[in-house]
Amino acid sequence: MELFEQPGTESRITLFAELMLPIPVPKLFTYRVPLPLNDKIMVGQRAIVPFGDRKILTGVVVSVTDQPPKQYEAKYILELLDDFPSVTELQFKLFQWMADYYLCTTGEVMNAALPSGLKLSSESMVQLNPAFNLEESDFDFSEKERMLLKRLVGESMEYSAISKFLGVKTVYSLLKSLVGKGAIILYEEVKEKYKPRTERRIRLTDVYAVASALEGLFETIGTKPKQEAIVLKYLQDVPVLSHAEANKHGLAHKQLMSDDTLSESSLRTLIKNGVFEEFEVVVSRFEEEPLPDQHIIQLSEEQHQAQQAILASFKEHSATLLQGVTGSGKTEIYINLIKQAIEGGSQVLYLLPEIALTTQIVQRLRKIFGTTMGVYHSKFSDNERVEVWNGILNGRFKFVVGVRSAIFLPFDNLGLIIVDEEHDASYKQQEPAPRYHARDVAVVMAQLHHAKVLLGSATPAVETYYQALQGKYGFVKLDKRFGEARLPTLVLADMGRERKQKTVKGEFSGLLLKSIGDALSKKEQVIVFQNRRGYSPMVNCEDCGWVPKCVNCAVSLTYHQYRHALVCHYCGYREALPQNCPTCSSTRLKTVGYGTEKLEEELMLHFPDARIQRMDLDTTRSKSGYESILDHFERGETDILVGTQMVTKGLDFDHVSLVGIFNADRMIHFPDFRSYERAYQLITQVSGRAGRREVPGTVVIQTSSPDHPLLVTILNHSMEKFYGDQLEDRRQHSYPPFSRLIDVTIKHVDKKVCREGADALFKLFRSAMPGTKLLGPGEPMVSKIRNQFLMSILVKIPRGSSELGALKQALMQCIQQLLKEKEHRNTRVIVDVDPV
DNA sequence: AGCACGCCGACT
DNA sequence: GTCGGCGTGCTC
Repeated sequence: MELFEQPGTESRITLFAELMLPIPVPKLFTYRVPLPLNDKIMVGQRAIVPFGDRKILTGVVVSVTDQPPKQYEAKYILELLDDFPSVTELQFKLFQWMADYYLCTTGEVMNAALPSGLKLSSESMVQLNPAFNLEESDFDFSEKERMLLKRLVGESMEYSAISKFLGVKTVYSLLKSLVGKGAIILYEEVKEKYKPRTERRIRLTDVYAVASALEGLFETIGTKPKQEAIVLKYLQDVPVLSHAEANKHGLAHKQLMSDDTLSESSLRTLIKNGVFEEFEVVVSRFEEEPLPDQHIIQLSEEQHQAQQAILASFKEHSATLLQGVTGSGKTEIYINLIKQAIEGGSQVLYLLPEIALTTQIVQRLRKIFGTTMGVYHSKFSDNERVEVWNGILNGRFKFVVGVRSAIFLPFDNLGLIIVDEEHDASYKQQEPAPRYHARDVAVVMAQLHHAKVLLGSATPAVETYYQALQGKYGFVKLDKRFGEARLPTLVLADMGRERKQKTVKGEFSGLLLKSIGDALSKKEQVIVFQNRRGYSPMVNCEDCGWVPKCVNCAVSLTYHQYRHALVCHYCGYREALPQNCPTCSSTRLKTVGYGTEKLEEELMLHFPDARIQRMDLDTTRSKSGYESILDHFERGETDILVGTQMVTKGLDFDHVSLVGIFNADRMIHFPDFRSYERAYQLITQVSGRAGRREVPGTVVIQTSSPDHPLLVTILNHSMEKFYGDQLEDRRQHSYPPFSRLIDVTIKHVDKKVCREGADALFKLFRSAMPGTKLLGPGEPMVSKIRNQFLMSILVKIPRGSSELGALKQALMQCIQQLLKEKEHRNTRVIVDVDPV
């Protein structure tokens, strides 16, 4: 119904609002609107509502009607949190699309979309009943009850804190008994998470903000030098006399008192005497930057042509692929396009993979776009995220650089979305639902906004490449490196032959060692890439073959030397490395295989004078670890950088002349239909780090199969052949882009129940989804994680199937049916659409 | 997802 | 016998 039909007249009818709540239940919840809110409520506003017996949640208004629900009595909305909508109409459409496509609930999408600062919820709290006295009580109390009551004196506690304090898992029965005895009170505390930042400011009161009053003031405080100093400092910073209105803004307390010879108590006195007054203003968490510098970015001829081609392509395609070799200068083109879109009056979203969104790139963009640019990063605090969200709503930000989840920001007039490093797997959310792919969502978003999408990559995903080949996406290539830089030379180190010739030392081929030595002697930098962290992925008893395994997962433990511990990379379980083998008592426990840590150690032996740094999850976990390692490297304070995937992204370094790649074989032979693609992308991306300017770089790839067709293809830089081969392969085995995949994982603590559930589900699928190919059920590579056994079924839906929606519905119904059976009640089923 | 209620084993 | 474990069903 129309809410604004009768302006001015307060409607007396009772309204009901349908709310989207952040819970995985596939429906909306209807609440009653309190009469005073009738004229205030709008679709898209957030509302606080009671949920269940004692929870309070934040929901979003999806619709308002005057029809009461028939099945139940609606509860009242407690409060509306916004004066204007926080969620836009387009976002609701997107949420719905995502829920349908990724087979999850809109509540789950909403949960992922809203920064938690916008989702206040309640915490159940326990408090001592003030009318209660333990000594005078007629009831008996258990030891635990007494302990808790003592602890609660003068302090409220959360449920979770209590269960921790008492060391029991279920705390409810105990609390219920205490409530019954009148000893405690349970209540809900709503936590407002978002707090605007405020600043204390000082200004002269109106009485003293005029010249005559000030003259009089100086006469009276002439004997009080400390007060005089403060007034002088104020007048020095705020030109009250020449600009009367300047006093209105006052001076930040921090700035006024920045000189620590000034006395805080004298300021207090001045305030008490009515000379100064103190006030608070809301300030942004984002620092005001100097005005953007407007210099124009000079594009090379190739860049200019590519830009023109992109603009032409935008006229015909909503999505365009820009394939530009590493170092071809895609960023400059992006910047130009962003500028144009903003000048045209529309909003722009620039997505980057998590580890590529560095302070360096932000600073560079900041210089050009100033404070109209918002930054949305998972490392930012929640308050900062809320400010970006609101900044989009109120028009402060026209442009946002962000990671995956920035796709959820409340744009209302998006003109351009750039997805840089489009092939990057971090765009796909793995856990929890919605398991969405931000690149694909961006394409849908663009359609909703009638905006354009630019997908950029040196090594596009095979699926994207195919769309471009087919003409569904526009296709622009940029295949010359910027300036005169040439593509690096790739060389294979044949490990088999070197082993025979005994030139291999540890894990290093003679060729790589010599190349590193040469580079170091020329004062050039080296990157060594090994896609495996830790010291060594396995420990092995040389006498009996015993291997330490994780107690919760079906994996062997990785040895981390710096922590002196065996660590599980799946659940985080840790244990000490035993001195003796627990089965045969042998002391001959040996590490097998190489991680970054061990490579680093070995490099130190070979090149004792070189400055070596390691960059992997373990060295970058701390807040600034990543930035500082890159800084060191950029400033030339590191000679050799050893790292995992992380070294494939990030900055372009000018002095790297050599890249060493370990274990190319392991990447290639990984049992997955995407292994070639991944190996190709990884090798090409790391190689791109080598040789930027005049010096052409060298890449040494260590392999035991130097004749492998994939390596030959990479060596020849024959990118088109690579994609051609891949597409042919995928077509034959009907993998994406020739089919759509849905990965269904069945989880249960009992291995047998898990298997049976998978078998049962497979049978249901087979009869409910004709026309699909089913693979499995089978154990995934890691068949147990966190004490849950796993089985998986892969569903292949032919490309272009008109029944995609129907098949998905059928799939969900099969799962529902399985879970109805008693023995599978406790089974968890995870559905992953378009798994990567 | 939480969270309350209810039914079962191992301890005083 | 009770306490504390976890399985089950519901939330406007």
